[in-house]
Amino acid sequence: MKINIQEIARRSNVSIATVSRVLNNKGPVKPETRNKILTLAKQLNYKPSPHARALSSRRTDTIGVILPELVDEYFMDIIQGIDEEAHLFNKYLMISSSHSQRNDIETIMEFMGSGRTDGAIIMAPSLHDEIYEVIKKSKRPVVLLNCCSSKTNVVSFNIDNYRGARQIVAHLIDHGYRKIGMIKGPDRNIEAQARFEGFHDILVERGLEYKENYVISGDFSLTSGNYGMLRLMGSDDKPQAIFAANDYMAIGAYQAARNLNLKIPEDVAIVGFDDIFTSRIIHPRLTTVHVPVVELGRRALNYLVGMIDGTKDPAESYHEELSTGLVIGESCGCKSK
Amino acid sequence: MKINIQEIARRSNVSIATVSRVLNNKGPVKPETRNKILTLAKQLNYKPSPHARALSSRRTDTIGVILPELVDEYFMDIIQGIDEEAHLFNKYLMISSSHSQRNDIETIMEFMGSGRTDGAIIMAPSLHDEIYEVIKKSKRPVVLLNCCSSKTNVVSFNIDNYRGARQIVAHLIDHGYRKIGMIKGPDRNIEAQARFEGFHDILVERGLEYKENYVISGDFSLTSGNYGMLRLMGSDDKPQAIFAANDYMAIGAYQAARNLNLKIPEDVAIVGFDDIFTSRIIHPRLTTVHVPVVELGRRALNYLVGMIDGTKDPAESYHEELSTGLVIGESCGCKSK
DNA sequence: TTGAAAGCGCTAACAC
DNA sequence: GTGTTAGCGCTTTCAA
Repeated sequence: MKINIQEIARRSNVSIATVSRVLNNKGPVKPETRNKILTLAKQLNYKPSPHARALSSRRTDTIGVILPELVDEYFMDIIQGIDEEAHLFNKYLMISSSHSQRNDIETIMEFMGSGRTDGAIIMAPSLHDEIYEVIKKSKRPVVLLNCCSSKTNVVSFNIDNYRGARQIVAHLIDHGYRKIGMIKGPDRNIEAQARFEGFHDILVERGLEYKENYVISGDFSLTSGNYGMLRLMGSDDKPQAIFAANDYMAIGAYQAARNLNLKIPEDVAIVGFDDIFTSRIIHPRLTTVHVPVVELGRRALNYLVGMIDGTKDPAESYHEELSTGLVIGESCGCKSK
Repeated sequence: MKINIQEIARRSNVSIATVSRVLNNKGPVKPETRNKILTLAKQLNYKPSPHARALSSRRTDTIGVILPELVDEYFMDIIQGIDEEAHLFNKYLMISSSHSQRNDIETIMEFMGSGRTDGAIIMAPSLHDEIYEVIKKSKRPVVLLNCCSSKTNVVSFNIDNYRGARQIVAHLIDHGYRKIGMIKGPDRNIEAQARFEGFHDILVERGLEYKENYVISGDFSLTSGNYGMLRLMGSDDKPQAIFAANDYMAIGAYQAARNLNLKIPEDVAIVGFDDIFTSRIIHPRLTTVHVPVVELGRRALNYLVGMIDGTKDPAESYHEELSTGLVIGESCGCKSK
């Protein structure tokens, strides 16, 4: 037995229009009629067809989530936040990765154009400016995560990478280190940029000299951290402390330190950024910056739903920065309690 | 300008039926007609409406993926495999977690009934028997991942947990340990069961005594590993080596060992299962079992697509077990190269 | 090879 | 308050 809106209507002795009104809480319906329909629907376990609904109303109750090519722990947590919040709003999640085979933008365009979603959350660590055009042209609202500055004319939610970097580097300075080096992230990555700027600015503000040879570029990978550490420690003018732009690189730096027979933090202090699981396990425990990723995902979805509902103006640009927190380990020189 | 199938038909001077045939590669069409339509469609960047298509053909090109409540690294990798393969088949992925608030089965039923997907991949570490009924009743095909034995009348892809456990415990035995303990996973979890059976059987086969007081239950969490280790090492009759049913618990056991001032592997050897990132970082490096999770996801999706296409019989039950590999660290007593 | 037309199940504008 | 009806965009018989 096929139960669709017609069947419900037939059995309730009303028209399908009335059934539709009840189901969508739209328009006036006599309470008893309403109850009769609701009861029957529940009884027959009737679920409206999402496709029919989408076809006639262009509403899918589905949110697109576009992930970067490399998905690690960090992104998994964001998704968790998105998913939890999506569930509160009865939204479904359609997930797509930017596969290396295909261009980021193509993936995104395809996704947005398909009409499968009411809107999308995009996480792409480094976006071309092109993407902003795509988003502006899109019929459906979009929220960007961690991938654009507040200057861009879009909606975005970000971690306050700049302040996080300042905080942790300030902590190093407070320890008395004067020669502080950094293993940077990829230049095109906006988060990496902000973390570097935070590092740079706090050094200068605190009256320390910023030295180019204390800074080396990595790509957020373990191996690049390892390599960066070898380079920094291979020079005659060695830094006393290293700020790795993320925990993976910090852990790579640990490996290099071990190979060089350098004790952390006695010979060189190391701090990271992201607060991944491994950082809490290794010895000495890594001092790092905690980023509220679950919360980030939550808020992004919440705002996006607002744009879809019309609660928030989708045309208006909006930016929010979530603040980070310091996780004190022993790798900076602090004693364990 | 709205471009739908009608528009394409109008501009090509053919009927929409013909356009539909071309787009779906169904039924005979004169090559030139076909080309004309294809060219025009490309030129206008025409994309068929997935909802209209789904409404009339019940095909969504979307696969549902149901995750367990706790999603870690392990599941992330499975998803990666699923995603990569899905992309090859031009399938979209709709992801849903089993939130703690709601019952596993409810989540699954809802998902399957909604008609949003052509089929689903379900990962639920411990399923009630009830679920098999649900799956059998479902109109859409389902593949289970890591959550049922080959006795069940469904399609499933699994890691060969039993052999993996045998392998790694055999490795411990080869080291000469005679007193081998285990920190088990949750009893209801089928993977945990298989790992325990592997442990048990190889001990017996190799002529070692199986002692109940060498075995303790955990729940796959870090803390339960820590606690289990404390219990095992707190007794008078201490095991010489511990097999933790997963890496998280093995790492928890490391922490306990450290607190007890026990050296690994000199005082006690520890091995794990899963080969997570952290296991390769910690010292001594954890000897563990590598599980081909990306491949698992790939195969599952591939098979599911077959069932949807009709290549594979959805009514027939099928089971596949992927074999594991040993990752030798130093925690078992092996020397690093 | 091609076209006409009947759905697929629902929403929303309009009429009563 | 409720019913009628015209789509939404596509697939799929059935005829031609």
